[in-house]
Amino acid sequence: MLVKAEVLAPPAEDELLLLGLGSPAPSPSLPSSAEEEEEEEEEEEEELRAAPPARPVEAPGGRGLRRAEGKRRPGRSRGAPRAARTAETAQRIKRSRRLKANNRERNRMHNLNAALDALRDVLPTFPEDAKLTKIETLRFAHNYIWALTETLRLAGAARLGPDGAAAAVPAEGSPSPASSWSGGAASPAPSASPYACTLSPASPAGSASDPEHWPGRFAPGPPPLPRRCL
DNA sequence: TAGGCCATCTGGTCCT
DNA sequence: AGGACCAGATGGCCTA
Repeated sequence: MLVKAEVLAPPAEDELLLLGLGSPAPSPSLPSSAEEEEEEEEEEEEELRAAPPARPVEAPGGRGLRRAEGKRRPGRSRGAPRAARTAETAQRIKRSRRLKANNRERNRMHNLNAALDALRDVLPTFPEDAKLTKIETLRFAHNYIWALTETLRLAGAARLGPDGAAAAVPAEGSPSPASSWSGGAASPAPSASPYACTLSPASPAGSASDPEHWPGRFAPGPPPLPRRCL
């Protein structure tokens, strides 16, 4: 299958994502940024700290106009019943926690996407600006690691062979991630062996001799990895 | 217009 | 109790 030239996003999108500004389609009904939601949350917290305002009392014919605006309520007895107010407070607290959890979840997904972008950066793509989808990135990375592992293994075997022939090298133009393994902020696998996490180097998706697996970017799903391996 | 991809919200579960 | 993680639902955007 051919490489899908996905040019949805200009290269700058990665930067935006890393800055947490990359959400192209925020829900219209929701705050457009985390900050706004933060504000909303602040508001909620503020409201929580203060006494929950009584529901606007509708004047009989008054279209929601509040009577005695600006005047303090005389006493508690005039407000909503205690049960109602506590229920309302509980609702507000619940809502506030939900908003916080939403924020955390959003950040978590942004971090995940940033990691995915870092992974994309070390994977060779053709053409250069083609952006792999998430699933493609993971599958490609899986196969890519496997292929590099095979390359190293074959190179080692060749060195030990009778003729000492030259070892296979990664395809030209491939920004070999191996070069960055020695260090760097985004080094994908500092010291961990590709064999780690029970990932068999034999083949990520079947027989090692199967040409589908390398550089088969769209190879059908590799065998499921153990959870928390990726 | 259908389908793919994505971001976000949400409630549940597990962990610290 | 609060945070992390997860999976399902939903809606927007884009492309064939």
